[in-house]
Amino acid sequence: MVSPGASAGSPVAAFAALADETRWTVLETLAQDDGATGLTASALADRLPVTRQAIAKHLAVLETAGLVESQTVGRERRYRALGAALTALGRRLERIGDAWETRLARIARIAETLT
Amino acid sequence: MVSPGASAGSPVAAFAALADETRWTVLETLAQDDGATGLTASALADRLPVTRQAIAKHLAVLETAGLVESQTVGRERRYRALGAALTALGRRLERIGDAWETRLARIARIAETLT
DNA sequence: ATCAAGTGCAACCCAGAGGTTGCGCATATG
DNA sequence: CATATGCGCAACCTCTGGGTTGCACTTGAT
Repeated sequence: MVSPGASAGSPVAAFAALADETRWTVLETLAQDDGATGLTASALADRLPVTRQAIAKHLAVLETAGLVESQTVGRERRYRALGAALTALGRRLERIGDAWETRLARIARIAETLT
Repeated sequence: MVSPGASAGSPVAAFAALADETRWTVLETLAQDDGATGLTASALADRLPVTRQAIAKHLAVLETAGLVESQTVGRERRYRALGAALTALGRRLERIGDAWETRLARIARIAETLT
């Protein structure tokens, strides 16, 4: 069950995936989809001002990063946003930041006792 | 006090800043610095396999994203990693992911009652 | 059987990012 | 004063990323 993606390994790929405005628009459009069955690349291309092929590339990046899931239904491929992956990545960032802070605080405390 | 950066506005810039391996190395090197006074670009360039100018560019990106702080001391400029910014960004991601999940769960619940 | 819709793959274009070298300027230090 | 250290700016190179167009393939609809 330890699927590779945003929740494992180096998260740099996930950050790269999140570092593009269009990709965020895609993600948010997917997240706000009422169908719960997902949207196809063509459907997304209808709502966004970019080509279907561009959307397809973005979806590929997002899927590689583990931020999106796809399911093939007949001739079409439906994509769904994975909020859990985002949450996991966020928690990870949080922990790293906390670690840095506590380390800094510890050093500051030591420096104070030396004074 | 509402300084722009990772904790305000669009976080895309912060993700772009975190989407590079070298930049992570810089951040981690800064975070593991024992001085608590920060490191200069030259000091970082000594420990990393890239030029000082490259480091300087990375530091500029990180500072713009609000992930790093700089302090000029005489002729040198010391940089410190801001763990709090990382933590804030992480929390933000977490909340977005949670929102997507709850929305999806709600839709699933509605679909179930319709069955 | 024909036609439309949806996809995938490939080539191509162009702007921007990461990196380098080279220079000039400011600031400690002998 | 002379010298070494640290920095900033600018030019340049190369490669990747976002985007497009074009075409061929599958699958559902008529």
